[in-house]
Amino acid sequence: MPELPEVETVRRTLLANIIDKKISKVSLYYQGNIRSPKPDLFCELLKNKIFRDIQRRGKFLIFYLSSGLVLIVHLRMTGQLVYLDSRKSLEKHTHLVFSLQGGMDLRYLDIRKFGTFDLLKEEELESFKSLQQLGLEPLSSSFSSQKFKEKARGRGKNLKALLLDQSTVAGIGNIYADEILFKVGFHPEMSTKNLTELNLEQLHRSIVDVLKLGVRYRGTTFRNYVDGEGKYGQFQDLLNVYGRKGEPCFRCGAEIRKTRVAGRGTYYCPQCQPNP
DNA sequence: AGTCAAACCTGGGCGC
DNA sequence: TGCGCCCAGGTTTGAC
Repeated sequence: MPELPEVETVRRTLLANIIDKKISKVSLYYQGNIRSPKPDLFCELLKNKIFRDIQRRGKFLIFYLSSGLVLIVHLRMTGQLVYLDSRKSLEKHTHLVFSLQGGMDLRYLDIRKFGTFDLLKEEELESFKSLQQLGLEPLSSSFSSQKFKEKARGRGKNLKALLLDQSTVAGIGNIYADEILFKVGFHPEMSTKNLTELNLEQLHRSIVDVLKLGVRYRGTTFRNYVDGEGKYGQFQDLLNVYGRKGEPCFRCGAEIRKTRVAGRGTYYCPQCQPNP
C-alpha cells in the first residue's frame, strides 16, 4: 500500500541508482499495467532511452527520460519497482523489466496488477488528467496552513474522507490517514462541516508531522511494500492505531477499535479520539 | 454535486 | 487438509 512516504522512499532509492543509466532492453510479461500508449509502442519508445530525473507528485512517480519522454507510474496497492542484478532470476509477479546498461535491471512486480504506466511526451504532462486532478503537495514548502484551510473547507463528508481525497491533499492513503487523525486526536467520522479554524490548523500540522516521520522511517511495510533496493520500511514499528484492533492504545491504554469509514477499514482510539 | 458501490486482481486468513 | 468465502485498498467509472 504505497502512500506518499513509501513512494518518496522508492523515488530516493531509485534516484541513487538509475540516473544516467540507459535502457538497453524492455521485457514485458503482462500488458495490463500499461495504460498508454499501446504496449508494443510503449516498449519500443523506451528502448535506448536514458533516465534523467525522478520526481514525485502525490503517489505518482514521474520519470524523466532522454528525448523528452516522461514515464508516469502509480504503484497502487502492491506495485514494486526494484533495482537489482540482472542475473537474479525473475520473481513471481514480475511484469516488466528494464535491462539497464551495466548488468542491472529495474523491475516492476505487482501481485494484484493494479499499478499503472503511462508514457508521454514532456509537453503532454501538463494536460495529463491523473496529475491535474491532484490537490496540494503536503511536503512541499508551499503547503501552508492557510492554503490547506482554503482547500479543505467544506470538502468531504468526514475527516477520513477528507484526508483520502487526493484532490484536496495528494498522497495520503488509508494507513497515514488513521495515524494523522490519531495524532491530532480527531475522530475519523467527525464532520468537516463544523471544523473550526483551529481544528484545520491542528490537522494541517498533523499531516505534515506524520508524513515527514513516515519518510524519515522509509515508509511502512505492512504487507508487501519494499523500496527501490528491495528493503522494508520501518514505520510499521511506529504505528499507533493502524492494524492494532483490540490492542491497548500506547497513550491511554484503551482498546483500539476498527470500523468502516468512507469505505475503508478505519482504526482509532475511542478515548483519544472521542466521537463528536 | 457529492456520495457510494463496483470493478480491477491475488493472497491470506477464517470457518467449517 | 482443503474448500469457499471475505477482506485488504488506490483509483476510475457509473449509478443515484
